[in-house]
Amino acid sequence: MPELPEVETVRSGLIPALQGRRVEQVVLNRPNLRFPFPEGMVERLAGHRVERIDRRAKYLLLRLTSGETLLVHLGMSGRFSIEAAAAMRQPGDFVYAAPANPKHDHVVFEIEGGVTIRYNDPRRFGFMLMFETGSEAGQPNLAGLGPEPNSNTFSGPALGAALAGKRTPVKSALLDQRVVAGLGNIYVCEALHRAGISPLREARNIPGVRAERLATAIRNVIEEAIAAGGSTLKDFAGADGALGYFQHRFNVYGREGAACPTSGCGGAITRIVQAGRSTFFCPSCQR
DNA sequence: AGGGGGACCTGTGCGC
DNA sequence: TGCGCACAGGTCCCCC
Repeated sequence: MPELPEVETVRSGLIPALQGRRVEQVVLNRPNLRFPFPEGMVERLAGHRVERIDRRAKYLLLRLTSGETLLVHLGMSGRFSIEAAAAMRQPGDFVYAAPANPKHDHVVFEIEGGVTIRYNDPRRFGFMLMFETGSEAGQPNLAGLGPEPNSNTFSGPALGAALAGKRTPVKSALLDQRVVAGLGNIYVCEALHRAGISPLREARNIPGVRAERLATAIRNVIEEAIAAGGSTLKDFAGADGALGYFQHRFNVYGREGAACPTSGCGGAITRIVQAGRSTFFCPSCQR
C-alpha cells in the first residue's frame, strides 16, 4: 500500500485515537508477519501510553511512556482501522470505511477510552519491531536512510551527490531508501515525469540542473500527495477511514497508453519493467 | 561493491 | 462459470 504520503496519512489518522492514551491490551492473532513479533511484545505494550507518533521514511514510530518505541512498517498491504465506542462517536464520523477481511486482522490494540485499532495485512509483508527510544542510530532499519524529501537536508546538490557514480538507472536509484527516504514505485514514476527525466537514464548522469529539477519534482509531488491524503489504490484508506485522492492527479502511474499530459508533448505513456517492477513514463518528453 | 533476480504472501482482474 | 496467469504501493537475501 504505502509510500511516504500514505504512511504520513496513516500517522495523522492514528494521532487522535492513540496519542496520549494508554494501551490496555494487545492481541496477536498469529506469531509473525514478515518477521516474528518482538519478544514479549504484548507485555511491553500493555499498560503504557503512546506519547507521540513519529514517521521516518515509510516507518511509523510509536513512542511509549515505557521508554520503548514500536516501529511499524506496512509492507505492501498493511492498514490500520479505528473503531471507537459508540459513546465516543460524533454524528458523521467516518469510523470504519471499508471493512477489511477480518481473517487478516493480525494485531488488535485495545486503547483507553473504548477505541479498538486493528492492523490488517493480507500479504504480511509488513512488520513490527521494538527498541529503546533513542537507539535509532543502531537500528538497521533506520540507520542509513537518506533524507526526508520534504526536509531541508534534501536538495539538488545533495541528490546529485547521492546519485553520483551510480550506473544503475535513475528509476532504480530513487527506490533505494539510502538515496532519498520514502519514495516508492508511484512517486518515483511521477517525479521523473515532472522533471522530464527518463527512468532509463543512468543515475550518474543526472548532474547539476537536472538534479535540481528532480529534487524539486520529488519534493513537490510528495508534499502535494500528503496534502491530498495520499493515494487510494484498491482499498487503501487512512486510519480514520478517509480516502486519499492523489491518484486522480497521477500523470503516468497506471496510465499506459494514455496521452502524455505535458502540454504540447503529444507522446503516449508507456510501461516498461525495470528491476522487476513496472515503470510508467513518456518517452517523448522524458529524456 | 553494486546491481539484478528471486523470494516472501494473498488477492484481484483479465483472457481464454 | 472456471482456471491459470500476470500483476500489485516493499524490502531482504543471494549470487554474479
